[in-house]
Amino acid sequence: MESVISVRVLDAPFHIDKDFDYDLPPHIGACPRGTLVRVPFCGGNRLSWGVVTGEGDPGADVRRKSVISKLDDRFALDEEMLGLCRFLCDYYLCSFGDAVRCILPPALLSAHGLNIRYTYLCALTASAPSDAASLRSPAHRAILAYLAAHGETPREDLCRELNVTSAQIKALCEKGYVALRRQEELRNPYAQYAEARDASPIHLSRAQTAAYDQIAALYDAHTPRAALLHGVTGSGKTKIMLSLIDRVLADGRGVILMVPEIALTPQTVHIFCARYGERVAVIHSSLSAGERFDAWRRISSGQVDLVIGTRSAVFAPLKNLGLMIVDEEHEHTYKSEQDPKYHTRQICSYRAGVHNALVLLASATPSFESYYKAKKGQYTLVELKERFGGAKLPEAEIVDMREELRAGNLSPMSRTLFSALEETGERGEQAILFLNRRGYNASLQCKNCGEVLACPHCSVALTYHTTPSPRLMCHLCGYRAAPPRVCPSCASPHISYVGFGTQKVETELSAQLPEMRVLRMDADTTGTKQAYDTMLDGFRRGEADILLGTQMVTKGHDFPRVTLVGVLLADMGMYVNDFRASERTFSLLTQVIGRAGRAEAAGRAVIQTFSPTNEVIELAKRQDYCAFYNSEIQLREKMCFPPFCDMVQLTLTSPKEKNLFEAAKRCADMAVAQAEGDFSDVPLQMFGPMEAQVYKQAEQYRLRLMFKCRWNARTRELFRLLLTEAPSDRSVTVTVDINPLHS
DNA sequence: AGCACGCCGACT
DNA sequence: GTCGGCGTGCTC
Repeated sequence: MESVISVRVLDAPFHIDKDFDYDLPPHIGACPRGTLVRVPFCGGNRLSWGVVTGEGDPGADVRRKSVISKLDDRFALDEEMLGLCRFLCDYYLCSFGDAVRCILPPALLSAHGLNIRYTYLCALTASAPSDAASLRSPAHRAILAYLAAHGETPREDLCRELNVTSAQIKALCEKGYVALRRQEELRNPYAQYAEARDASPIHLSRAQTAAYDQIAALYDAHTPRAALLHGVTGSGKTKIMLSLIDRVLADGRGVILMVPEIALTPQTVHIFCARYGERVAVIHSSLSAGERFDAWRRISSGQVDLVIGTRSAVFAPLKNLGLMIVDEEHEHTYKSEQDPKYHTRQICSYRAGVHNALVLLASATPSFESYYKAKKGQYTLVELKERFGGAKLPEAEIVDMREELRAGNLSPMSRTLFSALEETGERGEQAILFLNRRGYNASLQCKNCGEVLACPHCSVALTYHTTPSPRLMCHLCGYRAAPPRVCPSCASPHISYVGFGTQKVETELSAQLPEMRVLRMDADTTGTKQAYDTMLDGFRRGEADILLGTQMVTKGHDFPRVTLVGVLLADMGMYVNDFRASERTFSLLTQVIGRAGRAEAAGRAVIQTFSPTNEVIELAKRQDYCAFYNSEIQLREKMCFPPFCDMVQLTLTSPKEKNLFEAAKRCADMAVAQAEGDFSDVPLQMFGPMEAQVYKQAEQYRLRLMFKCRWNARTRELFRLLLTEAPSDRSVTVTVDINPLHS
């Protein structure tokens, strides 16, 4: 008997994202909720993937198409994952297809099939002769003897060991002496690490024990909880995490440990694999599709209960989650850049609700969102104030680069930094030089007083544009002004850009300190993860004296011989057009200063800047997160920025400039009309339309609409309406970002 | 989103 | 007469 099922088709775009009914022919078998099915869709009846959402309406008068096939039941979405997809659609305003593709490994829905590799295992059957002389072929005799001695053996091993071919094994199968069993291969590139077992007990200091006890008590509540572990660099957060993981695994529950891509070095993986062995899966961006799929199957089949990975690991299909850890939780890599533009923290709290699990966020410089929640009591705040073993924070000093200019030093390195580098070299120690090359948008700064031109409405820096004519612009509110000839603060005519790159510094260093070996590390010199790891290893072994680079040098692991850290331009990145600029600068400076002197030797940090009196830099020098937070949070409240509101960014893209402007106008008008009409109960502030930071890219023009609001169910209803009804021009696409990290 | 359909201008 | 531009409509 034929039944009717309701299917969510994954190729359906946002505005027609709904269930469709299909006939289910009996030969396909049962298709409960969550089953992945192949269905014909659209005029051309092209094959699409769909997810079964329930029973359909068996009304006879409706024309229906039939399900073509289904995917293996063990790959079906369970209720948790179905709910998670709905949550993603609802919260991030994406289609169901985007949500499903986001949580499943790409290989599962790829056009090239499942790409499962198999191992064939050979074993003796009951009818195999116990006396192998009865066979004529020496190869056959050898095979039977080997299997009798070793038991079940993979076919490849047998061929290699005995120098026989699979045809010879096949002949024995046909005689009925040997049986072949097919087993799915589950590649684990980290299996080798698991061999060197090291499960030595962890000794916690008094402060660490107190933090552990506090977090373990939350875990024991077995209700959805979140804790923020605020610990300075070197305070032993990793040891606390290991103890907690021990505890949760002993309970028979699963753990996901999330780290930024950059922190997933072989050393980290080694520690965890050696401790927890085969029950660990590692997920990161340079796995092949097949390896990723194999890791996913190891997890969903219950062979794994500890998952270590980057952002996407948050969707690991563990059945009984007890703990999710987000290490370095302030890192921007936890926000997805593709639709749905989810934040890992958000997914964690959703899953914690389903599993009654604990979320542990950890950082030396927590995001304002998290610290604010911790202060309000929504999260439990756990603080670790001391460095372990009495290690001291480095001595930090600020160098005024305006003085250098006045003294005629045009080099990116101050005289102080030069002599510090020389001394470090003489002592046979190492140095790290950090230059934030990001912030491609140059801002205007007065060389005399250090003033940076800022927007009068937003307290963010203005961006200098050369096209179509030279002008200053605020990308937040659209304010624009002509570039002034003299500094508005001190009337000096010496106004210029801020900025030079790592490459120029490298040249400068080799010219002025030729005896020191420089290793430059940035996006241009580290193509692959492999190259990155090799460079860090080389530096650790002492193959270079100076490690010069961008953000990535701030996040490496321990370098015991590094005693000097130089920040070439601490205020770079501070005046970009973004209300989070100070937060990022503080966190970056804190991390890089923490690189110096983690071992016995005392560390020193030299912070160069054109604004030596800047409070953010001063507080970073003192490593005083709380003071920085208290000051910056007041500014956020005053200007109404997150965490005091949510922000929604709509980006309209089109190759046709005229259509784009019309669509943006329509969209803005509709938002205003709704906010004043049916949705007058929704607090909403609109900014724009304005040009995106990169207005034209690859023949596409981009306009932005920015909103401040409270991202609740009612507000989402308004935006859902806006997205389904406002864009009527086919050439214009609209993307949405809830609480973007870069604005 | 994709793909079919259909209506109008330039061409063998 | 027809080929193909793209504006419009539908997806079960």
